[in-house]
Amino acid sequence: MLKILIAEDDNELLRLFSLVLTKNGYSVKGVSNGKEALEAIDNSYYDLIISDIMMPEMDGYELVHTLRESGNTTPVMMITAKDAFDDMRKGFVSGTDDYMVKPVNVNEMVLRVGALLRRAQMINDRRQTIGGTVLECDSLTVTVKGESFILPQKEFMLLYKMAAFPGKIFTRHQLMDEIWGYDNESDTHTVDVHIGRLRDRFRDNEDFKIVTIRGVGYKVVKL
Amino acid sequence: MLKILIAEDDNELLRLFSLVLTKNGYSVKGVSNGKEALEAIDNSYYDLIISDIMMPEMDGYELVHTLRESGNTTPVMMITAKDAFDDMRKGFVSGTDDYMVKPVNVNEMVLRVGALLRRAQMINDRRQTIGGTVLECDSLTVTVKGESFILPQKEFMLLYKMAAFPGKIFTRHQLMDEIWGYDNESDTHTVDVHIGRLRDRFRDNEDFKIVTIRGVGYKVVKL
DNA sequence: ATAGCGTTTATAAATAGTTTATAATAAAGT
DNA sequence: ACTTTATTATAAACTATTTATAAACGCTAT
Repeated sequence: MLKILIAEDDNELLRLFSLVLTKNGYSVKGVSNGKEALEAIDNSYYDLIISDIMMPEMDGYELVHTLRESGNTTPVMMITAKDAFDDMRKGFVSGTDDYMVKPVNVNEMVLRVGALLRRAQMINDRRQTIGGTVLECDSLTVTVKGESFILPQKEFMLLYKMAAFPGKIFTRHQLMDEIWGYDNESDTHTVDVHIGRLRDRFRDNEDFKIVTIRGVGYKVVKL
Repeated sequence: MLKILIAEDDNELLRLFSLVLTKNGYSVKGVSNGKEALEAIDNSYYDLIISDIMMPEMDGYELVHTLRESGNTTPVMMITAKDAFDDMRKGFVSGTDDYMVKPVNVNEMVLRVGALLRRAQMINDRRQTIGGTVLECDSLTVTVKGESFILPQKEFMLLYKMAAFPGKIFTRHQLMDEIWGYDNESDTHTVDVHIGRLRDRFRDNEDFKIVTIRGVGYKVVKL
């Protein structure tokens, strides 16, 4: 589940935003100023940050600036009371990714959050379709033409990861890092073996195939 | 220089946007509907697309949808006349990254374009274009007129290196040092062989050719 | 125990890269 | 203009690297 951090000193608003985003399937944590936001980020990982500009202790500009300074690239959406161009400029310059003016239309916010997360190359959905093939993350289930079957975890994750970005090439290391974890010691060759098994399973599938890019890695292409 | 494609049927607006973005250091190409946009994208690479929604021939939704369908992940900013939530929803759902309502504040546009590109650059691959030929470094892929194919690493690197500075002459030793590494023991003659193979592959290419400077080395020249 | 999954190992096949040999070409000298 | 010489092009043989496939192994949970 994708985690969103909201920094907003107005309790009413914080409650509203949290409610809406939670309803849309995000896990939300709220704090009331920049300092607390930084602490929260230090202690945990967030996929996106929504921050008011004007806050006590540390304002939104400073928060984003500090984050970017330290190499953090988490997408940030700024929210402000004033519809002043200069505020917006300052926001974007300090590294903000999107900007909304109060009163905020929460439906628009949900859409913009979705777009930002998508762009950040995260998977929005626990489910992925490629052509007529449906991959269901929670149950590791693949459905093709009404027929469902379950894949072993590693195989499923491999396919899921690559199918999320058809055409994009993944190196063995990228795949290992993302699915096995950064500290994994296993031979990257085990990726090859799993790819082989996937190919075997989906030999007759008409929706996609796995292509090897020699010297680079693999990709899934739609047919 | 970052390249932006604008699809907008209102000539006045197209001129305005082009002017502003050009002034801000972008290379801009304008087209007047979705069909033309797709053609432009087939023939060259763009870092960002700005598209009106309502256009003759093919509208903005269809354009984005077609792009995403084919695996293209170029960031897209949508522009619309109406401030209707449903339009926006439709836009975001079809894969848009940002959304602005007319009348567009061009300064805001520049900021939003900057933010989108910043985020996209983190994700997108290193590329090089020479005429209509696109070289994609991370996948060793060359795309000409919509046709893509993969080159062997050494060949790709050779071409990529030389195409980065059209007209500049590279000696065999320079190329060897940069691509093979300073300590490489191989005969410089192997460069010749690779050049030969590249010439073979790109015999029909109309964008560039590889010229030999007798006694010195090789260079890529645009046609 | 045994069935399923993930990993490793071994070997075969495919592709890439290098070297060698020979032919073609351009420049310089006669 | 012809020959010589140096340089580059092309083809083919050879070597090295990468990937595919099969099979064996070990772990874990029934």
